[in-house]
Amino acid sequence: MKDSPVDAAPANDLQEPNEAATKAAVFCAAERLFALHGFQNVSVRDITADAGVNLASVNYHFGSKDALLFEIFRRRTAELNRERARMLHEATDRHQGKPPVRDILEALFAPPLRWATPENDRRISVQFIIRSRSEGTEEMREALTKDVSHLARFADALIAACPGLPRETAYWRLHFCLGMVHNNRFAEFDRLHVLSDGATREGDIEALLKRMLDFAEAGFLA
Amino acid sequence: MKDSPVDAAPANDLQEPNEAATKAAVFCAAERLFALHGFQNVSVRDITADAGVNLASVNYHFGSKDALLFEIFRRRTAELNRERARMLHEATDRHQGKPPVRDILEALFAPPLRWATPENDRRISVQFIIRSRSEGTEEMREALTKDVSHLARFADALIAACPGLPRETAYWRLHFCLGMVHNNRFAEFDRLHVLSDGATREGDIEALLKRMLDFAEAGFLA
DNA sequence: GTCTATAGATGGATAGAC
DNA sequence: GTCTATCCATCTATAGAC
Repeated sequence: MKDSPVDAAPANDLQEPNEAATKAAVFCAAERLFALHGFQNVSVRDITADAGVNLASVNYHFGSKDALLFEIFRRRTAELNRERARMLHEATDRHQGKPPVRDILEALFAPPLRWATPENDRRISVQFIIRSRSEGTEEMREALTKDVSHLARFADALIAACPGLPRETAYWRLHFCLGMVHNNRFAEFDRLHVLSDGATREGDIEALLKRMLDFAEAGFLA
Repeated sequence: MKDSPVDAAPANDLQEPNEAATKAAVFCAAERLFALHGFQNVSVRDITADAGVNLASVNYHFGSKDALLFEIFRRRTAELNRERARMLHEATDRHQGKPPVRDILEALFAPPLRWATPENDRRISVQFIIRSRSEGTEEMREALTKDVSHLARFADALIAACPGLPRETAYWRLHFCLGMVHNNRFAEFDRLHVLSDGATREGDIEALLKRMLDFAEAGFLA
């Protein structure tokens, strides 16, 4: 967009050797812009301009635009999965190896919701992850489809917590719960806000978590 | 858009006058390719090649790529909303103006699910609509956010069906139900299939509808 | 390591023949 | 109305100066 071809730079006598800072700036700018505007709608130029670094930085530090986005994706999903696994582990310990449905669902819901707290830096990461589910590259979608080991632990826990429930039904209900989580996008919140004429405030994350747990727990025990 | 009345009718001896067929072919090819591969990943060249028409057809018949996709979006969402409204109306008639939660939710869930029946032509339309929620143009998203009149009727019906429930809670639970619907994408079905080791078959739509209703009804009445 | 300049590829749109 | 050929904008990636 902006081009200042003529007088580029005065004598660049003191260079900024801060490689890590440049890489981090690119990483954060890319995550934010992609989360806000979509993967295909953000160019490498947009990212480097926003980060205040030169155009070649993306390729130098990450190899390519796709590789950059895949690295963001891998890091964020790994963090999310780790936090969910930790909470599930704690719930298992609290209940002698057999946590109830509500505690399992809390381990599934709470991490992405707590990240979404208004003042939280990771708020944007949640939107990035949700977006990559539908807009990601083939590589991302393949990783999502194949790496279900993390979800399998939740499925196993839910099946154990619902002895009378057919396995198949438990899987479907887990699928429904994930749908509830993935629908927490900015655009959907906005739409709900319009529909309810302002009665729904997504800023109160703990209240939203309780609402989701009430709904999903009842659905699971139906 | 259409104006060719004036300089009418040179001898149309050799030409293919099948305007409607060309336009329909473009429409269907675009809908299918976008539903399968995403909006930004499909070029006008892909669409016209798939439809077997020439490259200029899209601009001639629809004005632009964006206008074409917006027209698909408008037609399909209108059809879906009409079908949902009809079912809600029928449920209201059946129950003297006060349909129960399950019947309201069935009017919300059944149309997109029945479209998704394997042999149904509209199967692809559902995927298109779901995708346009997150990948659509600014114009589409604005239309989605602002046109909530169709959803308002569902919200009103649900509020009436749950006298003790705070309005705010009803709106949130409707939001959760919509999340369940929007999660019915091919990629998510595939993931669930892997997770459950083949135990979940999304082909049986009526069974899936019953599962969704069981879950959502219990959640709504919690 | 950082930056500029540019190569190389692609895609949306359109002019003009028929 | 249909089609080909082409224009022009934009993007990713990279070569090479410093």
